Amino acid sequence: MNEPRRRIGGGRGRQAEAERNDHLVLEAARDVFATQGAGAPIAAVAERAGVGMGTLYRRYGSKAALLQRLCVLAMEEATAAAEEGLADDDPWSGLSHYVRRCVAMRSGALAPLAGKIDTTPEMWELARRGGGLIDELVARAHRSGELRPDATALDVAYLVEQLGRRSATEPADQEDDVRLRLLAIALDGLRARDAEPLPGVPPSREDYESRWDTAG
Amino acid sequence: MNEPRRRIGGGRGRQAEAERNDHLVLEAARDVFATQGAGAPIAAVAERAGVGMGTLYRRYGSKAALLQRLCVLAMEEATAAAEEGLADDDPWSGLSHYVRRCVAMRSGALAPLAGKIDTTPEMWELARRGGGLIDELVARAHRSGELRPDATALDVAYLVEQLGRRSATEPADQEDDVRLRLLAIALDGLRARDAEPLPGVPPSREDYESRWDTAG
DNA sequence: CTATATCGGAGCGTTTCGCTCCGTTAGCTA
DNA sequence: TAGCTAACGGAGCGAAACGCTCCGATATAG
Repeated sequence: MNEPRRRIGGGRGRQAEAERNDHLVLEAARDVFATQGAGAPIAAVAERAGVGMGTLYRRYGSKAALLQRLCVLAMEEATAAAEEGLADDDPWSGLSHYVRRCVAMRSGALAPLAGKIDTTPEMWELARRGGGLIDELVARAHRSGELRPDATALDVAYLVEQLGRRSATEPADQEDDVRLRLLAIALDGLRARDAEPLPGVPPSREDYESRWDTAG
Repeated sequence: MNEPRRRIGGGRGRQAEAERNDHLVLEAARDVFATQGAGAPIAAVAERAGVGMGTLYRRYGSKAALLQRLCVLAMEEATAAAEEGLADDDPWSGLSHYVRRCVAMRSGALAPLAGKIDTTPEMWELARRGGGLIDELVARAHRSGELRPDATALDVAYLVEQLGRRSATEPADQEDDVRLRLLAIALDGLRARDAEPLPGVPPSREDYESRWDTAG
């Protein structure tokens, strides 16, 4: 038997449609779960993707599997953004590139998934690698004197997460416009200058990760 | 089944307990709905308040009524915070006081309620009054030259809302500590200095309020 | 003690949700 | 063109969650 030809991109065959649907489902899932939380119904994902339930379930055997896949993908994108940032020779623009990309891709919006899905070893490993990259991004910016010295890598991580959050009630476009302004304000606040030191104690990595322990 | 009743506070008698329960319910409701969203079950509120369903429903005939009451209360508190800020002679510390108080009381965390409850005339009126106070707070800070000129009152409102958001998965205390640091960063970013102007166009009041139109 | 106001929470009817199952559609082969 | 088969859409099923009611228990007043 001849091997079926794989057509990607704008292909016309049934197989190409399957691949396109795969993408559509993941995109829709990110939109839906990012705005409505992990409790959003699967049917909402299918509807937004413009596919039937059967199509969705053929790829992801369960809601949990979809959420996990979504999580891994988001972490991979965030890692890629960090690598892009490190590839920039200018420490500050590298760091701000990373932050901007993360907020834009809503990587923080998936934080509410914590505790609702099992954290796979693959995810821990990705988190470890990503964490190292952020550490380096932040350390570079500290050394160059552009990032305020009392801001830690975890402060940056929390900032990304907080600004990535969004509600289910707003039209996406106008929301994003405002978020860009808030982000610019926050990034400006991260720059080194003689300001009052940050209050409280720096967050600890333990606390940051503890949310992902399977506890319910 | 029923445990012997505890006496808290200084009140005696059944009536005093009723009043205390009233308070407990509202406090619990704010915690629960702020972290879990409007979809959180009423039973969760009752449990957190340490109160039975009957007790809760005697005061608020329905979930919607509880949400509305909660909303009005939050708006009143925010208005009070704005008045406190205006009472401060220093424009900048007045503005930052307002922002800090709003974030601390999670007034922004109730934004996801938009569209899920009917907006009463009382609420529109409160919003109008509160909006005027913020405008004045921001205008004062602009005049004194301490607030960056390209930041509008609505930017401040969105900032409060965004930083007030929180997830259901974190222990409250450590979360609040981090939030205080992010808030300090953002407030620092709001100060006037020669920085790149904020991107995009300033948000419009229409968009800001449109979320509360009854459409779902 | 009796009367009464308040309390807690089990349970009812309904809605929502995750998932399965099957009839339909559309590309491939001959 | 006809037949085969992989992929599709969505109605519907069983289970779970939720809003709300109802009632027995409890604490105070007289």
